[in-house]
Amino acid sequence: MPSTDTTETARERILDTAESLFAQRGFDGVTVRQITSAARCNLAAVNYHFGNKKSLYLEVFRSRWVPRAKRLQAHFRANLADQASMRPDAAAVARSLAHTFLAGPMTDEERQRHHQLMSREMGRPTEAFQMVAEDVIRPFFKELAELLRPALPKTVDQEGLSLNLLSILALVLYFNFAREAVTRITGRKYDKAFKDRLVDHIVTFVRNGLGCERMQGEEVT
Amino acid sequence: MPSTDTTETARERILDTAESLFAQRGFDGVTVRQITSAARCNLAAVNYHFGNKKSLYLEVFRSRWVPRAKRLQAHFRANLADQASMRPDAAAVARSLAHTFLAGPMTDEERQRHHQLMSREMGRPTEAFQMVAEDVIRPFFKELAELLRPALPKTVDQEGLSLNLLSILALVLYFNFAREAVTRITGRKYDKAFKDRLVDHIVTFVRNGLGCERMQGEEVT
DNA sequence: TTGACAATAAAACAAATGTTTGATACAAAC
DNA sequence: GTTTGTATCAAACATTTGTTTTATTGTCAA
Repeated sequence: MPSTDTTETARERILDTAESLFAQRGFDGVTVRQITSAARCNLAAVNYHFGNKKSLYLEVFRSRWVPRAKRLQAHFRANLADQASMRPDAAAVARSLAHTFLAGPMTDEERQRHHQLMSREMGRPTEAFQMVAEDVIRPFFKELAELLRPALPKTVDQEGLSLNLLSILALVLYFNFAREAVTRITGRKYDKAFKDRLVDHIVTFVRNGLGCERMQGEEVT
Repeated sequence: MPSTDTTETARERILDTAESLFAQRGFDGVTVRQITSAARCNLAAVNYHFGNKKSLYLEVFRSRWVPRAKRLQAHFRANLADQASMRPDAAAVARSLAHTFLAGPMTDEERQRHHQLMSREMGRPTEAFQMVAEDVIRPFFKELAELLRPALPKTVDQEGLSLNLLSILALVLYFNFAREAVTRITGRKYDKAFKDRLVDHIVTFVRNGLGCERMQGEEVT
């Protein structure tokens, strides 16, 4: 639950509450009344401050999601510069990526919210996705590609690189999006041990994937 | 779109249409009116045949999702027996898994529906997930674990195995769940070439992951 | 004090939504 | 032919939901 102090303005409380609820239940799964009552303000406040429900949803991405994504990218660059001063190798990039997304500068609840929102947008893109893809995701992908190109063996093509980056994203998003289900299936809680292990797991995957992807081909019926 | 012949009974048409719409937009994103009008039947038909909307949703899983999941498991076993007569190695299991989930006995649209439904349930489990987890997913996980145990090096523990199986599941689900977004970000359509490459990619990941997961540990701040 | 403006509140509104009702058609059984 | 049970239909019902309206409060400047 977001902090709903009375010190915050109602507008801010609505944004926090809305982000949390939209992340948990999706746009259609949340009512304006649920948002305003959880934010302890009047029903009309949403329409007063944001015009309508859909605009509130977009504003959550503009004023909450995007800034956090940029903070994450900054953390990634700092972390990478820390461990690999000049030309980073593929393993270093993978490690910084995994660390940023899975252990980076967020509380665990914030990370879950962040990735749940993105997961929902990837499942059913709206205007919010358009904005986020152009302003945040695509530039970051390009940055990573240029960072990695000189570090990769020639056997790895552009497509292989894309697939691996997408797979990191997919795993990070999914292991956050599907926490409850993963816990139910495996019986494993999202404690520090499990999350550390997840980082290891993803780092290894990306490193192997980046370095030596091709195998002998797949042609079973 | 599901086949909405008039030869099918209304009940069947409702189930097909409902599965498709629930997969695309989720339970809250679909109205009973949308379902019945797409299935070309009366509004009251849903309540007549299924009691209420929620029961219809559960029935979609019971009479559509679960049988298809069992067909997939059968396909996996047959495919594995085909390529590895006695004791399958880890790579063979990985190959059969990827092939079953990504190219197996379904049309592409059916596969997308299947995995989208599961993705939504993993993001926000309902009664349907409980049923599916107990009756289908957990037994299959156990089967895979027992199949793999003798084929794995001793360095791989139970947790590593679980993580890799979950990761296959996550990648398969995600690359189906998020097709539209993946296409928008990468500019790549889900044509045969891309899907073949995905199979390769996942097979390699799992094989590497299963065989040699541990690396030198991750302790960047 | 007065006037202007931003914020909040309660109430009302119109449309959408899940569900129920009562009538009708139709086929099979007696 | 009558009855019985299933399926379909149009219409209505009761809530829920997003949005609007109107009034009130508090604050700051003139």
